[in-house]
Amino acid sequence: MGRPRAFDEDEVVRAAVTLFGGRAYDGVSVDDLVSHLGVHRNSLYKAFGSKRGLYLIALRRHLAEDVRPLLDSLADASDAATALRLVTSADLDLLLLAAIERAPVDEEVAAEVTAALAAIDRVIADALGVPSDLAAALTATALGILLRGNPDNIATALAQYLSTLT
Amino acid sequence: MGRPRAFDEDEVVRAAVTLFGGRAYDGVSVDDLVSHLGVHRNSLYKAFGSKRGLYLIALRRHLAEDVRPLLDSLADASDAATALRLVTSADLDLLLLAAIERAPVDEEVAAEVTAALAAIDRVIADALGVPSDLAAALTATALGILLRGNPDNIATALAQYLSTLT
DNA sequence: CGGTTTTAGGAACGATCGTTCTTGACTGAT
DNA sequence: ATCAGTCAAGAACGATCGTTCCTAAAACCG
Repeated sequence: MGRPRAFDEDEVVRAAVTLFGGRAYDGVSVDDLVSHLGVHRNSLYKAFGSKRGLYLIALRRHLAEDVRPLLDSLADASDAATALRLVTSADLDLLLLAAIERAPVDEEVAAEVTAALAAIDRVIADALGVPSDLAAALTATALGILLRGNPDNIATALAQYLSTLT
Repeated sequence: MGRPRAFDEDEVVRAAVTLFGGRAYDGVSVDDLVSHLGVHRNSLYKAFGSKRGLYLIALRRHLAEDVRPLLDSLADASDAATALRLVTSADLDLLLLAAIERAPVDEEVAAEVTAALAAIDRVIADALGVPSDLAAALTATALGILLRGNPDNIATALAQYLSTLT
C-alpha cells in the first residue's frame, strides 16, 4: 500500500487550529502552514484538499476537542459565575476569530459557528435554568471578555459581582 | 496650485471605514478600495500613502466620529442597562474587527484599540460609579453581543434583567 | 525480489496582491 | 497665455498568493 505517512494527521490538524486561531485566515499562507505544520505541500493538498479544506477541518476539530468539553463542564455549572469562568478560561481563539472574520464570508463556517454558539447558549440555559436570551447574553459576555485579551482581571471582577447577587 | 481634487477626502475615509469594517483587512484589496471609494489608485496613494495608511486613518476617523460620540452619551448613562443599550446600538464594526484581527499583528492598531476600549471603560466606570474592572466587564459584554450579530434580542433580555436588579 | 503507492523536495503555474510609472488632459496661479 | 501641479486612466512592476506538476527516494505488498 505504499510508503506510510511521515506525519501525524491529528498533530497537523491541531497545529492548524493553533495557527488559524492566532491570526486571520488570509494572514496564514500555505507557506506558513507547510513550514509550521511539518507537512509538505504535496501531502497537505493530498490529505486536506485545499487551504480552506484544512481550515474547515481544523475548525471542526476545534469544536470537537475544545468546545465540546466546555459544553460538558458547563452542564454541571450551578451558577452564572462558574459558567462565566468556565467559558473565559477555555481556549476559544479559533472560534472567536472564525465568528468575526470568516463567518461573514464563508457560509459553511457561519453554520458551524452559529451552531456552536447556540449549543453553548442551550447548555447554559439548561444548567442555570434561565431564559435562552439571557444565557446568550452570558455567552456573549464571555466572548467579549475573551476578545479583550486579559480575561482574568475582568472575569474575576464580574464573577465576584455575580456571586453577590444570588 | 494645479487641478483641484475631484473627490471628497472625508467621504473617501468614511467609505473606507465601512469597507474595512465589513471584512478583514486582507480581504479588502486596493482594487476594492479604488472601485468602491471613487478614488483613483494614484490619488489614493498620493493622499494616504499606502493601504495601511488609509486603514489607520479610517480607524482613527472611526474612533473620532463613532466612538467619541458614544463616550459623550455614555457619560450621561445612569444605569448599566442604558449603558449597555448605548454601546450595543453603536456602529462599532471596525473597532471590533480591528481589535480581533489587526491589533495582534499591528502594534499601532493595538495602541488605538486598547486606548479606545479603556476610554469606554473609564466613562462607564465614572458614569455608573462602579469599579473599573466591572465597567470593563460591561464593555466586554456589549462587544460580545455585537460580535454575535443579533444585538437586539440579547441586549434587550440582558437590559431587562439588569433593570430588575436595581 | 519487483511492483506499486505515497512520500519528500522543489520548481513552476496563473492569479492576485500592493505599489509605482507613464501618458495626457485639465485647472488654478503667475 | 504660460507654466506648474494635480488630475484620470490604465499599464506594468516585483512579490506573493493558492495550487499543480515533476522527479526521485522510500516503504509497504505480493
